[in-house]
Amino acid sequence: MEMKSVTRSLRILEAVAQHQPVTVGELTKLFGLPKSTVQRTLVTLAEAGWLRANRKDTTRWEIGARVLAVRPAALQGSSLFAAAREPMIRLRDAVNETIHLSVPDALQCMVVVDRVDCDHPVRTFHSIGDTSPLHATAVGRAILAQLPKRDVEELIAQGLERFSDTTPADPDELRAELDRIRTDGYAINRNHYRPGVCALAAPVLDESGTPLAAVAVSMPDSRYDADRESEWGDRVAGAAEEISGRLLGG
Amino acid sequence: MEMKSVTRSLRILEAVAQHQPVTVGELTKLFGLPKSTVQRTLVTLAEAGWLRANRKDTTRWEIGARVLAVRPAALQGSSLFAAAREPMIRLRDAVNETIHLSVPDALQCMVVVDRVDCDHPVRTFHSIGDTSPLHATAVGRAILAQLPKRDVEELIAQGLERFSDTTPADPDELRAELDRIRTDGYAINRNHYRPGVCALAAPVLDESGTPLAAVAVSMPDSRYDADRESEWGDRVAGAAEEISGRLLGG
DNA sequence: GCACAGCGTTCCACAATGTGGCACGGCTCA
DNA sequence: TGAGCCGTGCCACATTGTGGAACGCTGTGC
Repeated sequence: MEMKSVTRSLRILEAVAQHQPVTVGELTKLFGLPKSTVQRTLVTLAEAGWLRANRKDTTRWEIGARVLAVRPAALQGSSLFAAAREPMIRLRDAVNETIHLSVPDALQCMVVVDRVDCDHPVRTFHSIGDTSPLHATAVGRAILAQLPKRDVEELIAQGLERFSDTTPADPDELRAELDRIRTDGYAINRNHYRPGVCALAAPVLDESGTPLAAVAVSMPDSRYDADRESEWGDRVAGAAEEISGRLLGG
Repeated sequence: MEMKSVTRSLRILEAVAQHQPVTVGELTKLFGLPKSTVQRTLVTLAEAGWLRANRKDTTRWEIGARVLAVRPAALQGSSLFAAAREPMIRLRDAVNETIHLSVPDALQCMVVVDRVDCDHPVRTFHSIGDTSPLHATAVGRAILAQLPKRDVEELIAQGLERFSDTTPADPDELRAELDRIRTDGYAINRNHYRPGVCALAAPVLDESGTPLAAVAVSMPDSRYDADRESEWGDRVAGAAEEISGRLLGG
């Protein structure tokens, strides 16, 4: 819309976060922008404290600690990452599949904020910062199941896009599935969003029961084992509860 | 020293983080900028996903989840949190005071990245993201004591601001204190920065001896017991060493 | 040992971009 | 009902950011 330089600077900031420590040249290739433009942007971001030169290789840029002061209100003062890290690792060790942590962004989408990889040669991949729709993924529905009905109906009214044959795009189907999630404690995604990608997810709650985030075990459809669904679902729910507990008690 | 719009946008982003949820009017007063300029900036930041309208009061703005995807390299994918968490909790249990973990930001300041609270009704408080000067705090000096002399002299050359009567603002005093820290293994802060706040801190080192972070026990001056200083100092140093060890071993 | 290629950095004339004063419309409170 | 805010939209202007080109450094291969 406007403020091209600002939009571009934020894109560059995100790219640095993903590829840090990164050089000017790598970024120019990534964006196809003139070197001088990228360079100027990096220096500006660095002066503002959001970036800094790597101490060992000063031609490489990385994210500065300043960004830690900027966090969503729901998480301010809390340590979601710290609380989630160990339970996520233990969950990965138990199931040997990719684990990820996602937070809802204004009921618009889910954003992947952390990830623990497994060692399968074939595995699902989620980049930090990736977004996905609330109704079509396990993490999204894990959140939805904990929200007031009013919010869910608002989302339904906006229309439920269909991404695959199995996406729960019918309002009643979605409502029924949210009931099941509340009963069983975990959400399921079988190729609902991206073909070939399945997941089991459960919500992390704050002290008032508001869902802050969701943890998921994600795997290729080829490894999805219906017989272990409830066992793994319980494991995910257990990890999510542990994270919730750590956020409260410490 | 260019890209005024970018610099200003980041300032506004930080202000939103501090005051969220906040209105356009409040921000215009804060910065003394024209309404339309602030408004345009907010819309641009929101379109990029960094801000969003508050769900309950859509005239108020707050930080979006996107920012969580942007983290310093020292924390990204690394196990610093995971390695630090349990030793920090054990340290808290041993001394029943607030424990915090801080990382240095480009030799400019220390930033609090994690915290474990105690249950005293009166206790010190550190928000995640809070910054403090290197020379005036225990965590800062714990880091400084492990850095090459060159870096320390560079900092001294920049001038040592005095925050209280006891701030070690004299270069020789600081150098002597860094020597003591290397000998004893822990740094001490007695009202050097914020009046009434004392702390004992020790550095977390990587395999090359570079200081990555510092752990601190922080307490009100009223509970600072000089007789237990060396005992607690050793405990903090022990916790820091344990974290360093976990980072190496896995 | 020299020439070249690739890199980060600097410069500057140009015009695209962001600016901010102003005005509109909705809301709240007196 | 009217005054005082507040968020929003508009537009002519000139400040601001742009990006091509050139510089200097480093490492490599002939």
